[in-house]
Amino acid sequence: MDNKKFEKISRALSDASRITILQEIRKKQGCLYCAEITDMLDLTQPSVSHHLKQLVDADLLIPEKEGRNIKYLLNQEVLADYIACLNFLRG
Amino acid sequence: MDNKKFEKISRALSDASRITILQEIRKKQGCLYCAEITDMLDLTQPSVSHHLKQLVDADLLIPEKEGRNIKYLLNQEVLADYIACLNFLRG
DNA sequence: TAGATACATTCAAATATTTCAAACTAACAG
DNA sequence: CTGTTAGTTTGAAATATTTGAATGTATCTA
Repeated sequence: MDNKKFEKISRALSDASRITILQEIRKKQGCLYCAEITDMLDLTQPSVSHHLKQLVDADLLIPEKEGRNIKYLLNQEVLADYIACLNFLRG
Repeated sequence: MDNKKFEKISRALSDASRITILQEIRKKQGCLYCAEITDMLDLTQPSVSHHLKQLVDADLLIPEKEGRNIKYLLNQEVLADYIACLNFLRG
């Protein structure tokens, strides 16, 4: 993972709403629907859509279309790579 | 570590200059002087000072005064806590 | 004590982020 | 086809971040 990618992931993780989204997905064994995420956040639907886009653009979430709905899955691999970079910083 | 703290650390990590600072400190076995950091970045001294403040405020760096100079040490403990939070997200 | 050095702070300009209302697209139901 | 539901995109306002010039403060040196 290069620095640009590391920076992008860090930025995606630097917002309270997005942290909540990831934590809730974790609680649900790594998968949540868009509508569920919108319900649990105190934001309008377009704002939630924006935050989800940040997480998807950073590859932290993988979107899966199911008809009109979208299911978001946690990207374990990218998260593991990010953690590996942080561990490297520890020397 | 609560979400506010996690958010602050993520934000501190979401800038190219600050990532470089941490990487260079790692290369030097976890410790660098302010002047060395200013020299290696293509930014003015006040800008570097600003970035160092972000890292210190997030507790990622520990400043140690040595006369007129300041030595910055990597805070291994906080970095480990941050990594633990990320590992928790993996479920 | 006077001048120099190391770093911080303040202020302002440029840029980026967050948020919502409004409008849009895609998929389903009848 | 028409209407509805799920989600995206656009545009604009509010706020935050990044950056550097100017200035301030603390420490060292002569």
